[in-house]
Amino acid sequence: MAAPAKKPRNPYDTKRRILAAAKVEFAKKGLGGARVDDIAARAKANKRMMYHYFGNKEELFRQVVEDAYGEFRDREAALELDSLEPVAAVKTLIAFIWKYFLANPEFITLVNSENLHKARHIKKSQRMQEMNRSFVRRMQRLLERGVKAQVFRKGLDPVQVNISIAAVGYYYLTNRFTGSIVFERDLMAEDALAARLEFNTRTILRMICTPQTLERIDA
Amino acid sequence: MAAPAKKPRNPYDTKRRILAAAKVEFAKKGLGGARVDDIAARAKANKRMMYHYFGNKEELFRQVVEDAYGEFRDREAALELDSLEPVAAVKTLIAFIWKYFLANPEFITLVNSENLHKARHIKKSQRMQEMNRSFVRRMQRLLERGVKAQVFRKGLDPVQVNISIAAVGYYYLTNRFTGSIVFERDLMAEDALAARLEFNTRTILRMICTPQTLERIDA
Amino acid sequence: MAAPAKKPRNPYDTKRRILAAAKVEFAKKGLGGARVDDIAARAKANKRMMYHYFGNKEELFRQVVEDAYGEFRDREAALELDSLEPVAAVKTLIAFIWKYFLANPEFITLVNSENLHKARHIKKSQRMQEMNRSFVRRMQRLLERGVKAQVFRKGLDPVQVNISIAAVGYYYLTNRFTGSIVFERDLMAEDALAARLEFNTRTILRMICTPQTLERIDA
Amino acid sequence: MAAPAKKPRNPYDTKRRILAAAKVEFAKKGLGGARVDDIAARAKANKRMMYHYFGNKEELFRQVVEDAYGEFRDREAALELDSLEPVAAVKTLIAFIWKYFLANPEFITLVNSENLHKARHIKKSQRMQEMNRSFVRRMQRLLERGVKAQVFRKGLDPVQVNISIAAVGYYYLTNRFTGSIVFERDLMAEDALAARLEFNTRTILRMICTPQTLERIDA
DNA sequence: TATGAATGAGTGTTCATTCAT
DNA sequence: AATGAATGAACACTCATTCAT
Repeated sequence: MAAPAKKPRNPYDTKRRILAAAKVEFAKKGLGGARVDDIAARAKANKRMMYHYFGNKEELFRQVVEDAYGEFRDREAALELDSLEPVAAVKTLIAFIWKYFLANPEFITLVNSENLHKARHIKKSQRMQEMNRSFVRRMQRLLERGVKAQVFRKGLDPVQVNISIAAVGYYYLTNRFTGSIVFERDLMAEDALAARLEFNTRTILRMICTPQTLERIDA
Repeated sequence: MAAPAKKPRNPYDTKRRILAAAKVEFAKKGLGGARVDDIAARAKANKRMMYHYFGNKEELFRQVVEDAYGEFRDREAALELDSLEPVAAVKTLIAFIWKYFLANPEFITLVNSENLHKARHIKKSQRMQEMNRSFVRRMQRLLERGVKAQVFRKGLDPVQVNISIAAVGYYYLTNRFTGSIVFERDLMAEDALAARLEFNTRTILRMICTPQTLERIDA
Repeated sequence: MAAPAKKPRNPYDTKRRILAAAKVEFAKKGLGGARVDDIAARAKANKRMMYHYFGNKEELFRQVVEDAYGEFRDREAALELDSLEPVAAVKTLIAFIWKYFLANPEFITLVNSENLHKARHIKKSQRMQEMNRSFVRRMQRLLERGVKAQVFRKGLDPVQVNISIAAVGYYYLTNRFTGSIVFERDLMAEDALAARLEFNTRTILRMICTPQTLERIDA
Repeated sequence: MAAPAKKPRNPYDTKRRILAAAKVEFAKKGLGGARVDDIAARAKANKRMMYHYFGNKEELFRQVVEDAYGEFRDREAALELDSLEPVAAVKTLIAFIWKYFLANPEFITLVNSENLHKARHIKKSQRMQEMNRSFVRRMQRLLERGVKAQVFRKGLDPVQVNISIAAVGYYYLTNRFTGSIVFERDLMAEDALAARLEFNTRTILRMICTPQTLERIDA
């Protein structure tokens, strides 16, 4: 009997595959609903490997959530908003977040799951802290630049603005299933999505721009 | 043999207790995470009674979700927004939703859970349909009244407005745990909550009111 | 299709069967080596029932150990040593313990297991305390009677005597497997067992009786 | 690529470390309870090395048990009882065994474990046979010398004497945990240990010495 | 000699659900 | 209406052992 083709050993890849599979499963079923067996199967890895690399299910979940935040923040940092003029920068950010949520629905579900568990997995993560600090500072700088350029209102709290930008997109998407029933409308249709981005952009700009700026840009 | 002293039988009350217990457990742990045993224990009822009244866990979940929506819509209807002038009505609605979410955090978690399951439990519910239709129509009437009174902009989609009003509160609250970590700030502190309601009210009013109205009401 | 014959429900019996099966398995394999599945199979019960009645494996083990001690103490109490004259009482006790160990080898293995675990299962058991106190008191009364009758030496510590009576039998039997190899002799052969009881009886009597008594009874 | 700094290779030491670690783990948890991983970790060796040197867990256990017996017998041989007068020799032996058990509690636990498994690991060991034969012969010579010197009784079975000497110490120590509970006394307190050795010495001497000898040595 | 990766068969435990009374 | 007993399928996790380098 011929020896069966063996998978080449590649520890780094195995770990990566498990993480990717876990992301999908946790996103689909939540922490409690996801099955370790299913994660292993999807990763084409032995279940035992999960324990080898991550210790247990919750640690794997923590890693997945942390990585999800990490990627989101990295992509956002790559926008280099500092090099755009303030209004354009805000528009870019709104569109980026919206599109990121759309393209990565797991991110939303993972965040929901982590909140169901009162954020206990990431609570003590230093990596989270570092990532988020630079992210908050970016928004702060942006608002300050806008005020200096007399396009943004004074006294805006960058945290509130940040939350609102995410909120108007996040809520729409995370609740797309109940929303489609409540409003008897396919919220995920292409034109519906475009209309929502348009609406959200206006909502945020009207909140943060001075009346003069709004007039000029016709928002 | 003498019969042992039994608890008084009260079928309606047992059912109600099971529903209340299920709401708490589903909200805390999600559909998959909640335990039938825990629900029965919390309801001080026998597990078998759950099956008697609801058939199975998922049906119980459906009932809980439907009831949660029902109560929300009922309370909202009770606001009688039609009898308020448009700007006041919107402010009232924003505050009501915010306070309802705050006072009934289970509602948010239940909706999240139902969306994790792609709304399959309420998909075919007629009761849901009826509740929501009148709710959407209310917003429509409100916007029309505002336009006619020249305080609201023309052409606003009531669905988008509705979603945004919920979004800016819902997102803040559902993500309060990760949010408190990301922003290194206690998002649930009393002044933080007041500031958020203030911010949300401004955000929505600036979106829907005409510039003149905004000037007048100093928003 | 005819309905299969169902086992009659008998909760008390189920519990008893599980306990009996657990005793056998724990005795054969120890706490760590025994398998919950095997216990359930031997009890012809569902594995779930073990958890229903005992909570977990360790609690089941505790119960088994406690019951084993309980039965041993009960049987010993039934000897009614108080109604025998001292020397006869001691002989009876030595023979009883020896025969009990021989007939109930699980008892020895269970005690060994519990000691491997530093007696943590029975440490807080009140039942254990009660059982053992009356047992120690019995030996005390016996020695006192012997001293008064001038057949036993003065100043003997009942605890030491007790331990030694058990020791000379217990060690021989618990180490019968290695012993048979070490001494290249079948320690469990019928005449070997008789010889050992004889030897043990002499050992204890020579320890506790006065020289005069020993002369009289030719020990 | 430069080879990373490696630990110095020392095959003999690795093997020794594994054996020492295994002794500790097997003694603490028994054969079934001990973990190959834990043994490797304690030995600061790779798990694979265990398989390299010992083949499998049971073989390692066998080696550990054999070594434990070997060391015990070696130390006992080193007492050179032949050069002491009989009564002193017996006293020396009793004290030695007691102190050895006290100083090497793993020995007791290992022997218990091996007996739980019906001595199957050492059954066919030639080394065991050789060790034990000379040990039994030593006791035989001792008793014979005592009889010739008219200090020991005639007709004593050296095997029974041997077993009893071990028994009165072994039982006390192996059951020290349950014993401390049963007798509500700290059996391991320093004075308790001294009292037990004293009691055991008397027990054995009274068994094997002639009445005249006993009178002379006041036992 | 030495090591980390990989695995299949278990291991105690839990679950939603049904049965018998 | 109400309850405790009973179950099979799954669950997260562990184990001794082997593979590839």
